[in-house]
Amino acid sequence: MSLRHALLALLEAGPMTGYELAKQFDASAGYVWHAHHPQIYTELRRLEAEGLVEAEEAPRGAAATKRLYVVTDAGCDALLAWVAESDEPARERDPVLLKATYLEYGSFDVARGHLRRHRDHHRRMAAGWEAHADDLERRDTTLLRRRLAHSPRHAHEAIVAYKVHVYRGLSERSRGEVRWAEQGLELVDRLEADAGPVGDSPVNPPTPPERRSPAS
Amino acid sequence: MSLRHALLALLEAGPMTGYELAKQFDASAGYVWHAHHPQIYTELRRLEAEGLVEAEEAPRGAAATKRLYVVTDAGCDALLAWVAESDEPARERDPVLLKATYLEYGSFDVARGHLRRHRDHHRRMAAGWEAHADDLERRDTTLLRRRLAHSPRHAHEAIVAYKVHVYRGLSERSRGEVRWAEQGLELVDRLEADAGPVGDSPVNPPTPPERRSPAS
DNA sequence: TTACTCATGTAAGTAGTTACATGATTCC
DNA sequence: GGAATCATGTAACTACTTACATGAGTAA
Repeated sequence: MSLRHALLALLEAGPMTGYELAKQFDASAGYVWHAHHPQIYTELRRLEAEGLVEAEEAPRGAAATKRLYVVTDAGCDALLAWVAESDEPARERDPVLLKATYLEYGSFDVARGHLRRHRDHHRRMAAGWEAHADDLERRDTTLLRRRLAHSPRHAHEAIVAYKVHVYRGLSERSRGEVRWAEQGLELVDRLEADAGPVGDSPVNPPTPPERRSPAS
Repeated sequence: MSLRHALLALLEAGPMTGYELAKQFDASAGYVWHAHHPQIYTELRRLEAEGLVEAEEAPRGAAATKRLYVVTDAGCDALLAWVAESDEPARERDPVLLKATYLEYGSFDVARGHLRRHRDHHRRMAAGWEAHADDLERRDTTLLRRRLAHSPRHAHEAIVAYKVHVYRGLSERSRGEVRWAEQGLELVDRLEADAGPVGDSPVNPPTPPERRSPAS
């Protein structure tokens, strides 16, 4: 149930529409939680029903309206309780590593393709997280400025530092992924050199037990 | 839909019951995908209905029976297609980092608690992954031995190496998490030193917009 | 006989995804 | 006038979790 707390924490910075919240989640460099808009709108209605947020119907142009959501006292209590409470660690569930475990079912080129995409993706991510951490350190994001504007000065350092720590951590994580993928690419090269010319065929195609011959 | 492929890949090593598959997923050091047994039994029935696995009713003691699942040709084709296909990268969704972003809602001690638990967890995990990678490298796990026993010798090096690469990667990831948590703990110490004596009160408790005074 | 592991499920609920749908506003 | 963006939803589905339920086998 992290979504509700992600929403409450964003709204604690200031009133927002569901649409704006969704945009925050979509900005890949901007947020550590992702959700699609149908889930956001649904959850906002639920939070409203539970009294953790309130909606102000606001005008939008001439005829249209939008719903500006605002955290309530109860919402703030929920945030306080959430931060105080300790959660047990998540179990491993990573589609990339799962597939990487069985790369022998494909050819060396298939393996290289996966590893290169992983490497390139995390190079981009590392740069994005790093840039966002820099923005936070310069206190140069709308959300952070809104947050600091209503917080006591003595808390500013901590508010900024915790966020910078998270995004530097994400950037470091992504750099780790890049190193891992690069090591993988070297491994594939070594394996292919050992194997000799094998073309683009699977190294060890999966076989059902009936068809199996004892190891050759 | 990684679960079905995780199951197929495990079964490709040799026939197993749902119970044994669930145990593989539960062994924290043993597997990169986690699932609870009801999901596993359900998915196995589905795979059976789709013809990707077949079940052999096997005796268990005097009166009881168990269902041994076996991959079919179609199941192997599905594995082959899965490894060949490239998946777009997952969006960020990490409850630990989400909470770490808002540690200022709690006291310094609350922050320390979260970071210490994270550090300790990942120390244990790193050791576990590392030990498993060592076992794989020595070709000293039941599953791997079963796998090698029905694979052509020229593929053995790759089969082992890809798995070792994954578990070394996991271990390296966890060491990264330990470093991140340690840096976080140093950060909390610095912040608390700067703040002076504040006891165990929240650094910046969340407040609804109505009650806000312009920054003090 | 008691406790533990082996073994397999159902049922209800929550969380997240994908497709479909609509309409106003703003900028070129 | 057309395209992009703002804005909000419903409905159907898939994935995952939690609680409940049962019973045989095995070793102390």
